[in-house]
Amino acid sequence: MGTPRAHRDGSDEAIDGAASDGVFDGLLTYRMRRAWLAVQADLAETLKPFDLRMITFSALVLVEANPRLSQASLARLMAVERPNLVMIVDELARRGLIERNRAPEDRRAYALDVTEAGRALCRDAMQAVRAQDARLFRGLDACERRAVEAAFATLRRSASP
Amino acid sequence: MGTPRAHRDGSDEAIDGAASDGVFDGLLTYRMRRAWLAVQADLAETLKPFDLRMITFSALVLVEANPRLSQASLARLMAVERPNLVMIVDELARRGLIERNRAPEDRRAYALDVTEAGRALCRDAMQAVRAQDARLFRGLDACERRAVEAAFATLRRSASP
DNA sequence: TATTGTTATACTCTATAACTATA
DNA sequence: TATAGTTATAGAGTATAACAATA
Repeated sequence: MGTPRAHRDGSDEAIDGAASDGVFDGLLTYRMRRAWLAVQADLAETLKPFDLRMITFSALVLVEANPRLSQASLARLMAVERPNLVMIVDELARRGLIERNRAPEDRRAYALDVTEAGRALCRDAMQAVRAQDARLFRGLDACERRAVEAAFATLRRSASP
Repeated sequence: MGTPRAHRDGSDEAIDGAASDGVFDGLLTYRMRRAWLAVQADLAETLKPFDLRMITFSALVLVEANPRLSQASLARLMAVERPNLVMIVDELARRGLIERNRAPEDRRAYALDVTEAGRALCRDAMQAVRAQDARLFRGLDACERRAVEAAFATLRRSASP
């Protein structure tokens, strides 16, 4: 629990995962990091049966929600660079989950659309993610949940100003 | 705000950062991700003046707190693989912040120790990180802070079981 | 046989420069 | 000239296999 100082010569039997936090005690940043790593791993596990990663899931959901979206728009929505989106869209298109249609009014751009298979997978995966989200945060009562939501919103705004 | 459905052909002037959350509304996982990305960027910025990354800062703090630590023990504490720690320790040693001393009782292992320069940098960087942490979470009152701490602890336990 | 530190390697994620074809 | 999609590339971060020295 406490800071594991002055243990003898490099052996670490007395230093387990919990004890290693000692030196970072009081830093909510580090507690948040640990919590996020666990949540992230859990989300990846939830998406694995659908053969989706976080980033392909996000892309699929956004294309489903925004018919005839261009890749550049999708990149802006996902806050990723356009080149990194190419392989993501490639993968979803190759699996028949979305289609790269040409935009008639701008022959440079694609108009991305979800297929029926994509819509079905999107629905099922989203349902699993929502269930997992509810499971993760079910330990919080209404007051705690409000506090956490407020904290997330505040952090997003107050960090990196 | 709401889900930006059925906008016309791929243009996204109406879809800014806030609107893009619409489809993920209700998912605390996604709100947490956004918040963590902001906090992470902020921490990196805080450490930049000290020429430290999150991972080198963590290593330095843990070596300072655990004299004569072996690299294998440090790797276990940081939950990174041993090979990935070599270059991290290389960097800290090259900068004269820690020393690779030989462990007399096990000639395979190093006994890592922080130097005076390392201790000073560790102190200054930790002070900056604590100040930044306080700034980030200053919006929370005592009750909210307790709720957030409890939530982080719960998430870390309940995720990936 | 197991462990420490190390090298080599690979895979993911992300970021930038530059090309093409359109606008 | 500016933008959309693409290619190539480079940098982090992280993971495994295998080796020499030592236990």
